[in-house]
Amino acid sequence: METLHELAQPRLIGALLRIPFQATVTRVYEDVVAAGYTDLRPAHFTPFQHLRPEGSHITELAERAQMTKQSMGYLVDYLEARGYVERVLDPADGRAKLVRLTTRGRALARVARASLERLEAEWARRLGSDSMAHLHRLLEELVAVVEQPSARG
Amino acid sequence: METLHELAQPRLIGALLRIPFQATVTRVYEDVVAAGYTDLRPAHFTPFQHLRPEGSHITELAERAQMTKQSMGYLVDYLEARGYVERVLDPADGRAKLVRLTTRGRALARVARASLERLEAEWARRLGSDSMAHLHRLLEELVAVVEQPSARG
DNA sequence: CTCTCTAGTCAGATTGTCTGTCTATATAGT
DNA sequence: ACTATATAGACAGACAATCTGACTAGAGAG
Repeated sequence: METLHELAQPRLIGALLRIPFQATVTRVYEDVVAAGYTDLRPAHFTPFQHLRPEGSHITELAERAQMTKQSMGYLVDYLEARGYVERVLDPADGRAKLVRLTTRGRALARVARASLERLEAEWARRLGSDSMAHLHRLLEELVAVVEQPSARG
Repeated sequence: METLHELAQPRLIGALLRIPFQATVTRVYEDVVAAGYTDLRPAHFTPFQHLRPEGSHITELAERAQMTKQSMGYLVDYLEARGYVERVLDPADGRAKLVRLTTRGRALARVARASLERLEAEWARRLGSDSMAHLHRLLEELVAVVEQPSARG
């Protein structure tokens, strides 16, 4: 329907990253709901994407997700109330608590991970597995660049 | 701080796309605010990302952004009130209106585009321009795959 | 000319995010 | 040890961005 315009107007890097990223979000959400996790909405995945295996502080999760600690606290409250995560006192810091996955939370994380792996395999099938492997590696390099702070050029 | 874990746990395709995508969103937002567009928030970019040059219907924008037409209408109201877009009657359909960029909206779009182009150039400088060009091309191919519907594998 | 579908809006509820404030604890400087 | 400052987290309230449901006007099929 819009093919001619799309061809005439090459897409910028923002759209090139946004479109497949949005596809991963949609796919994982569909698969997670299909697996029976009907009490979750897309926003509730944010904490999972930043939790370290040993557990993380709310403040740390908030920084990594680029949101306020109050907002992250709201999401963690929701997940804790439904048994996906738990808060435990941090033995190393009396002010702090560690947010950790429960058994239920780990099961959900496995479902999400499997969904992403299936999607990548599907893309590899359609793009060619060499191209997909190459893309994967280049994205890893780009992530390293993005995460390493540098003076703006 | 978390380097050992990150190395041990390879990132899934979701994170590999999310991290650079989020970087584009943050950078464009910073640059747009720095250019004096202080009445915009990240959500207001959504309509811009889907507007065709000749204008688009609210319904079409909503579909492309994967949100309801009411929500898209809310964002367009905001942008229209501040002079970034205008609604004109669609001569081809008496029910419909076309949402189009105004002069001010086109100026904003140029700022955003320039910001993305600078960011990609910065990445090319740090990643190597061959790698960046290759990544760009592979992402274009992936977008084509994502946009072409297919039976799920 | 009816029947059904579509484009857009109105109204209201809910979700997710923010700012501001507060308490308890940690940490650094004396 | 004592004080000053910084940090982790929570509470309260406001606002932003999204949703669902209901409606009007016009399009398009028969």
